[in-house]
Amino acid sequence: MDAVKTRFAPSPTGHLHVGSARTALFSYLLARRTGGTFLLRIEDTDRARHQEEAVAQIVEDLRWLGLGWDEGVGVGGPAGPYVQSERLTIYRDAVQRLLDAGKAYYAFESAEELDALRAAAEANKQAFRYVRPDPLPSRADADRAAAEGRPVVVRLLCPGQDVTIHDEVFGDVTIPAEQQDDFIIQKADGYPTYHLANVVDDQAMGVTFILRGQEFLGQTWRHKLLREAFGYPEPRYAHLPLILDMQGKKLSKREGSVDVFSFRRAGYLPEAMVNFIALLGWSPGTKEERFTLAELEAQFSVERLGKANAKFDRDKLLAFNTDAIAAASPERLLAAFKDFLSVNPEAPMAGQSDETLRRVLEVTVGFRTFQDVIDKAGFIFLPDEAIAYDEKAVQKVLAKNDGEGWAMLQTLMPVLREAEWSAEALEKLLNGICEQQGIGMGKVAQPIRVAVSGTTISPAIFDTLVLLGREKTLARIDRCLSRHG
RNA sequence: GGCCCCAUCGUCUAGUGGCCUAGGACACCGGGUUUUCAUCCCGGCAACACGGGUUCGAACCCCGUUGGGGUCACCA
Repeated sequence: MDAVKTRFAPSPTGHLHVGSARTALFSYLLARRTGGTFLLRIEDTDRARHQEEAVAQIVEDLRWLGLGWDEGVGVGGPAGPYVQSERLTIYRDAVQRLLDAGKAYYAFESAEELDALRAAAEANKQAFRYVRPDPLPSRADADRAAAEGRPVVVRLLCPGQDVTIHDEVFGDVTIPAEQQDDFIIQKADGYPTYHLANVVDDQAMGVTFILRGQEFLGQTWRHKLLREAFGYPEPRYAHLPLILDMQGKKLSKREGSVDVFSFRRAGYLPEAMVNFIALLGWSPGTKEERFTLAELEAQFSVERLGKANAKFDRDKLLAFNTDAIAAASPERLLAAFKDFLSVNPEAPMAGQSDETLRRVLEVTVGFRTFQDVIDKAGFIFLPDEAIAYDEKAVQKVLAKNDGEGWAMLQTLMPVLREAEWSAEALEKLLNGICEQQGIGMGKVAQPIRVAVSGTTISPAIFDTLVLLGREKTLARIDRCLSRHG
């Protein structure tokens, strides 16, 4: 395929949603695959919804995923600015051109009047369509309405013909003329609507291939009509099937944890996220399932995009993450873990040295997310007083069989006090005790585990003790023993 | 409700008329490794929504039904 120019154009309403992340990913991949360019534009034409931090959050999320852009916000380019609220005069000029050409006109209905018409249409079981006034209001009419305090908007004068969209995923889709009406292109506050700004910018910025969610497919007729009115050429379109939650509903922010930042905070690797998301609506056509970003850049193609909506299966994401962690080098893992801690500053091991962190990662091998590392080894870094004893663990491991666990701890105290403090030496020592008493390792390791962690979950016991240190180990066993009395 | 779109295991999907007694992955179930929790290894269960056509032959083509989703804003 020839080099294409794609774009990702989110509106700043918070962190990057996984659906948006996939749109960004595919747009990025298509640009890379064709040797084209990928640009980032911010569509902030809604003054009410605008969130100040959102742009920075989206940029951060894209960077975390590893999706760099060649042009746009933060990096500049020939068609800037790349934030729509800074391009208002461009849109106003564009609207004026349409007005001058008689392809758009003013309208003054209030929101209440429109709502009433909509309600009436619905009561009548009919779809609401704006009825074009005849004759069309003049500029003087608009000025008068404005003077009376009425809202003045601009609507596009639609030709009233069926419009067919050529979509690379869904094929030709025709929207009947009866379904169209003269939609608003400039709001009463002077801001352009999404449709107007989007079309004007895609043209101004040279975008040749538009990838976006399927929810826009039924509205693309507006963009095509706008382009015809301006005399713009048509770009190529590829609408992506939607990502639904496991209940089959559209993934919404309200249900929580569906933005990439929440997965970052939960201890997922960006490479796993990218790999998993890439397979939602796209398939390489082979049995291969694990891909790096670079491999995706080499293999992605719009021909292999599917049409059916996909459900977002967290279990599968978890499996991808497990594999990505297993495949990561120690250095990569350390860097990712530190990134995780940077967004989880309250974590017990936040602030520990690289050496310690590396060690923690080693002894917790098998973890599926970085949160698992905290769940499994976080107690080591807690103050001794913060260790809470799980009643069931205490019962099962210490109290059962006439308190044989407690007895074991009593036996162990003096031994550990004199022990050489290394994993090898400790292992040898405890193995000796097992042989001597003719018992299994569980009988000695478990009581120690519960005493030091409060639970039956920890890294291998020798590693745990070494990381904890002799002093804390003895203090915790002592504390556990004294609680028993 | 009008319009648009979609339809293979519970989930993501492979499959473009014969290579399909439908393949892979996740989940699930069973077993194994293990000082805990995990990881890991082995095995198993499991789908072409339904009904009509077309064809020598249909998961693949056509029509209908059903089901699901999207969209009908001065939000994007």
